[in-house]
Amino acid sequence: MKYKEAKEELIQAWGNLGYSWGLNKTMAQIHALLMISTKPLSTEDIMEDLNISRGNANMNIRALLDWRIIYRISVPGDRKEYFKSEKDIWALARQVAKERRKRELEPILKVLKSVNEVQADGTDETKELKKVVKDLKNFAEKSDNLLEAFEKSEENWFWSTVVKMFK
Amino acid sequence: MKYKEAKEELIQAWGNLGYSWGLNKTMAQIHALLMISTKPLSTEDIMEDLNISRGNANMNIRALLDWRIIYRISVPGDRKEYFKSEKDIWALARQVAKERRKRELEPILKVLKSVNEVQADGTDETKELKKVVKDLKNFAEKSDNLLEAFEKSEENWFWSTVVKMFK
DNA sequence: ACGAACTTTCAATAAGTATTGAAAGTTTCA
DNA sequence: TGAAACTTTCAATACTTATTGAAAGTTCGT
Repeated sequence: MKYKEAKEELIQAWGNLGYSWGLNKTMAQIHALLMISTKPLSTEDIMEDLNISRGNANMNIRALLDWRIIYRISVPGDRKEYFKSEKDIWALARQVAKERRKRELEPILKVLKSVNEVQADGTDETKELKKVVKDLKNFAEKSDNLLEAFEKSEENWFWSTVVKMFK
Repeated sequence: MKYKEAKEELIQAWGNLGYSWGLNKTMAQIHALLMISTKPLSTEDIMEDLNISRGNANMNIRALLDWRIIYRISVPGDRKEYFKSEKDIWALARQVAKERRKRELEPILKVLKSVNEVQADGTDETKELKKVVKDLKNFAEKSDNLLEAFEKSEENWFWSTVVKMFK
């Protein structure tokens, strides 16, 4: 397989992976491009390489900055902004976990806590609802704690512990 | 909070949770409805409760069956099909993990393995690409193993191990 | 084999998301 | 301060995905 072909396949695959991690396709593709680039790229570079418009490039670059998985780089004597990605996949995974916990899990926990206060009127429906909410809340809280710990963990330690855990 | 209000909020919240788990909104809402229902529901019941069309209800019920997180129930003397959901959240989480591993992680692993065969032509670009692919493949394989083990694990054992792990 | 009861399909359409590109905004420096 | 170099915004539009509902298909009891 040639470099160009491999590069395109990887950007494509990363686009999909990113999507299932909660990014959107273009975001993930820009990230992939920065991952395999040997030097920081400008908005212009990204536009050309992925064949996307300036607006689109700009928007998605900002989203990636917002997720804190790419960084701004300034080159002395050049007014353009350049970008490079976090290249450590472990750091990337932790960061994504952190953002998703904040964006998805926490709002749901909030709702579960409020729904938990449904009036106990003695009907079966209410009982069932309370039970489901309790179970779900319990699960969500445990997941939240697990993710929080994951965000703070060390790669080598994490995997070796996991290996022991499932042996 | 009244039952009706709580029910609606829960279905809404579950819709969001399900979405971030890779289901779509309606699928997740049907599932939520079945979770809190005290008895199996027919397509008709679901249509009425969620205010959706027959086609939509049918499609999403089938998708849920396909994910194996709801089941068909037949009531003797009644020709309609009824559905009930898996109510154990742990079992649900494991099943979702299983489906997503199959649907998302495995295809990406396949691509990574093929991209890995890029020709080493000695350029920096190729070196960088090979490095990224190697790291990503390594991470994806480890995640795949972790998920596989998770799918087979027991709830109590899992959480108690996790607690120990991050203590 | 017929028709009632039920389920599935699918073309049309609605709703939601992503993308464009030109205009407006900002920064820098001569 | 002026204007070139660059970034951001946003209304218009293209693209994607979800939803509808009527028609076609299936199943079952008589």
